[in-house]
Amino acid sequence: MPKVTPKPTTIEHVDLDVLENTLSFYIRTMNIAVSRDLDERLEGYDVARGTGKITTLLLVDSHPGIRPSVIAQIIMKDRSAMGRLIDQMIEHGLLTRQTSERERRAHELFVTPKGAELAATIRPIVTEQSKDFFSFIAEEEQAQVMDILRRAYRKMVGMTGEQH
Amino acid sequence: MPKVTPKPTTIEHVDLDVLENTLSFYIRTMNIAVSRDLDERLEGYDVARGTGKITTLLLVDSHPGIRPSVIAQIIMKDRSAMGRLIDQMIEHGLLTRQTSERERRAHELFVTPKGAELAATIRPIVTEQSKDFFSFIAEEEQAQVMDILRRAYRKMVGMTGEQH
DNA sequence: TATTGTTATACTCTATAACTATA
DNA sequence: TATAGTTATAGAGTATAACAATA
Repeated sequence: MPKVTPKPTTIEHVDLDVLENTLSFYIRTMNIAVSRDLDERLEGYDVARGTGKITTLLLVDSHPGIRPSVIAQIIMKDRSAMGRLIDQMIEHGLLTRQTSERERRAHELFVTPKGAELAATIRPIVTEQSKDFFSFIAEEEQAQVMDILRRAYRKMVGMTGEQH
Repeated sequence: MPKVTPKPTTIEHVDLDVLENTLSFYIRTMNIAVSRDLDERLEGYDVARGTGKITTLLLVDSHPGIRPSVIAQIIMKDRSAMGRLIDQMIEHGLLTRQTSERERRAHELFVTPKGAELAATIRPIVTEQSKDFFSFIAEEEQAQVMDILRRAYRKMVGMTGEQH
């Protein structure tokens, strides 16, 4: 039975019902806020808005020749969403795409000079944004949350073992 | 300088660049996965898809007469997005809306019998989904993450003090 | 003049299914 | 038959600005 508190007119008197103890609620809500903040910081750059463009650019930059399907797995999108993301980034002159010689079904992605420059530009912005946005959480707690979510994420996408 | 690993063809050889240590990346990526899973569990119910319908229904159910603007703050949407969410839920016969007598600018929201029934139906589904989805994280770690994110969330939306 | 809520618009993301080409 | 990627489409969310009514 939910506790009933009638007509709260300010947020301070509101109880979140079962969502109070629901991790997915906090993940989903924090996502809205952190994504909005990130978009503001990236205003004007070709990677603002939506999830995936930043990851795609940085991955192609540091893994020349990476395949769309590998990136899709990392950002949890399907191949069709991935394709449109890449089309858009190619139109913006950030990436190029070519058929793999060893696997003629597959594509290989590369950054253009413009893409490489943008990657270098946003790398510190993305890092700073996360630090700043979560700065009201103690640094060791940030690290704790990140450590746990990182392990969860790795299991989920099938990254086994350590990368470092 | 990013480490360069050319042409990975499987996810196991991929390094996440600076995103490896960026909390916002994990929040944004886990959000995609957890939202997709939640949508699947709520398939066929009027609160599936998007963020906000579940929270709105549960809050109106447990706080009869609550104002749209208060809910908007809780789910981090603006008033216009909130308005459309409410319109949609009224069309589906879940909520009713009336002008507040004390504050004729404001509205008060109430659940219909159908809305109350749906709230009772989804309350356990939402709770279960979060537990199940994160079940590959040890329970005490889930609690740790939730505790930290809950405090972060409360600060962010301006909920001061304890609710319990 | 500030606040609550509505309307309109343009943009983008999401999910799905059908499709081509290669293996 | 399975895999990598493309295309098309319908539904939905997002951001913004201009608006009306009330305080």
